[in-house]
Amino acid sequence: MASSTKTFRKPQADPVACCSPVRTAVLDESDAQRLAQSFAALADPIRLTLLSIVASSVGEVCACDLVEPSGRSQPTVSHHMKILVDAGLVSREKRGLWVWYAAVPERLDALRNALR
Amino acid sequence: MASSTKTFRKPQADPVACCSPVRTAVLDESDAQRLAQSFAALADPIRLTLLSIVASSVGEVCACDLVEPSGRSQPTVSHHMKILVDAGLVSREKRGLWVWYAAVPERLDALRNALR
DNA sequence: CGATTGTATCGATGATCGTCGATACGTTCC
DNA sequence: GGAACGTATCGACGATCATCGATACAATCG
Repeated sequence: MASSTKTFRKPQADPVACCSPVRTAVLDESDAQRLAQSFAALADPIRLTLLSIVASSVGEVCACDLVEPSGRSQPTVSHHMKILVDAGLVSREKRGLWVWYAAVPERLDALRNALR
Repeated sequence: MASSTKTFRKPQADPVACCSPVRTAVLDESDAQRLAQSFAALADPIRLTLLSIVASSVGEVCACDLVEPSGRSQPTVSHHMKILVDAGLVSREKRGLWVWYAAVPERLDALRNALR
């Protein structure tokens, strides 16, 4: 992959890195759209708290263990977790009666890379 | 659960890094608040476009050169730039009749660090 | 001084968001 | 089968947001 000398050229994103880094190229409309949607998932204190609970734990976290520390109702927590899952930041797996969440570190890395 | 308090400990943030990394500790309320506010500044495609224009340029960028490429009205651009400035992502300097913006790379680094 | 010009603020409007109670859905157990 | 339980969806509400036209502000120039 050759790097261009043109400052405003855009190296196309690979699957894991969602968009070209903000500092190296002017985003086109679709990239800006996708990136904004990802950051919007992080733009709420409750979601950041939920994400940090999941991401800082060793393995998975049960949905039932998120309601009390977040201080929100069960529907609200479910709503926010869906946003995190849709953003690809958290994975969801239902086993029996419970739902288990886990962080997706590659996705966080991708967002970090977009801030380069 | 709720046995090890060590995993949930929070290394206090230094001035440049606004908050403790998401993956290593559960955020407290004020940290989550501050972080969410910063990410909210990035949660809009127009702001991301404006930021990328400023950040990918060599020096400063005149406000007058942001209206046309963003496709928004002058008041709207001024509004979004204020949000970026308030978030610390962009610096603002008025010289004569014009306003000049520049990226604040340390602030972008701080946000990247928060996604660790 | 007044005219001009670049930027910020104001006010209004339509859209999106966070929140929760009620309730539907799906699974387990008896 | 039916009861119990964990989770997701629905509907509604108030709050916040993005947008733009009109206008105020500030600096330059003649």
